[in-house]
Amino acid sequence: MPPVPSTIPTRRKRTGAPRQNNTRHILNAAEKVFAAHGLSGTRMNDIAEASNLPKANIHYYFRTKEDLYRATLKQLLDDWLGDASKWLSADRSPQEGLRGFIEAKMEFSRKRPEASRLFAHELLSGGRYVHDFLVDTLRKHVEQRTRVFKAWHEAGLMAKTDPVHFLFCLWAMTQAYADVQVQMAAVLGKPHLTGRDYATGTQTIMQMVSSLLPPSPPETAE
Amino acid sequence: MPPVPSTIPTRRKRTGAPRQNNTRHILNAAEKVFAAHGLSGTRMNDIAEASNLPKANIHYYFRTKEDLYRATLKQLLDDWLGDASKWLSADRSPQEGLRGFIEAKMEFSRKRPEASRLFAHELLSGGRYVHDFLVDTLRKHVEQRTRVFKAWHEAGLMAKTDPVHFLFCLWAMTQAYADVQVQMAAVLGKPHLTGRDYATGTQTIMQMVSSLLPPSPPETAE
DNA sequence: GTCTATAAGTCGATAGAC
DNA sequence: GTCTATCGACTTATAGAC
Repeated sequence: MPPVPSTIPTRRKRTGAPRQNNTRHILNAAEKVFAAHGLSGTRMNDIAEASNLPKANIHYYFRTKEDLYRATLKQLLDDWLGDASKWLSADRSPQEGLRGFIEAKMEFSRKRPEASRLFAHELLSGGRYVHDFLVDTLRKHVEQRTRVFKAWHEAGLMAKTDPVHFLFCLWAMTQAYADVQVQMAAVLGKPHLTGRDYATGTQTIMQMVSSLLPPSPPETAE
Repeated sequence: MPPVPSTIPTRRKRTGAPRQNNTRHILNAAEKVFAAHGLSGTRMNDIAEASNLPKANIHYYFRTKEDLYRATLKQLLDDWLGDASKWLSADRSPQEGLRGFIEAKMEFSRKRPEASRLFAHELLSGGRYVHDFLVDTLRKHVEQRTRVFKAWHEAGLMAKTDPVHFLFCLWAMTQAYADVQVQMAAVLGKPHLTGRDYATGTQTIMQMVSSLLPPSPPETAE
């Protein structure tokens, strides 16, 4: 219960509908623009145009460009981790878990390429703004996945491999389908990747991962 | 022989020793700075400081920032292709060829991380400045590697896989060791990657690739 | 909360002395 | 060829009317 339920509209925190709507709009637009040009390469004007608001309004909701950048990154990092802990879990089989994980990561690259690219941009620039996320959240996350891989290995369900570098490889392959999309499309001679390209990519990655799994009967044997 | 071996110093093209020295210095410095911040995020001042020259001198050798950016990219693209055609060649075995290729790519990530990152930065930003390279040079390069993979497959030396996406995966994994180095180091709890980390990475990637190779006797069986 | 107009500062590029 | 000093365009951020 709020301490003073008087007739005065609760003003303790600014949570009006227009505010929520606008900040959401701005953050989405900012993700796109920051993804393409990074922090220093982005102009507040571009974000203003992308969100159909006057530049001053952006500054009203986010005091500085850096504040907006931090907020944009923040909303992205949770999504980036996604369902990893759901799929890479010891109560699943490696086949099921790895397939689910790879498909989820490919889905993220397809549906939120800008989020992936913004994270990549930040890492390329030194990762100063995600340092805490990397050494706290992400490191613990990797430790937990590591335990799952080791459990699989000890149960004889998966070949022995360096679990951390294995995860690095999975990240690298799946994120490439967002980050260097333009390179892939150019090589394939297309304006952009299609659903089939993502499917073939998923298939190819699964094939590489399968080297660590024990030989299994064909999935849909007759 | 020059057409006019007179006493006048040949001035047809500007090729003096100081010029060659300075341009080389500037290009090296520019690679580092552009790699971290991209074209729009880089200040000519930073390049000037990184190359220990007054800003005006940079403009003397490269008229505009964009000219310098193009020149920096140009010197990089050849190196990026590297020895690929030497290793991924039909007169090698897949084992030997893939190992050599992966080791060469990892070596590049280790020795020239800035080159890799600058290319990544450019692709993230849309790849406008490497468009011709992508659709001409790189596309032909991929077609040739594709033929090698197919030859290996038809000779029964390698499992059937999509050759282009397979190459995408190899690029992604090896370049990650340059591009997201900062993420890897943070997860591993180190200030930077060591030689052993690159070795473990190479090993892990080889392990994943081996799923496509026929079961072979242990490399150094007794 | 919204938006125009502008202040304050930064950056690419060049003039011009040496 | 080298380098200082500076111009002019652009960009972040804010003041202040509505």
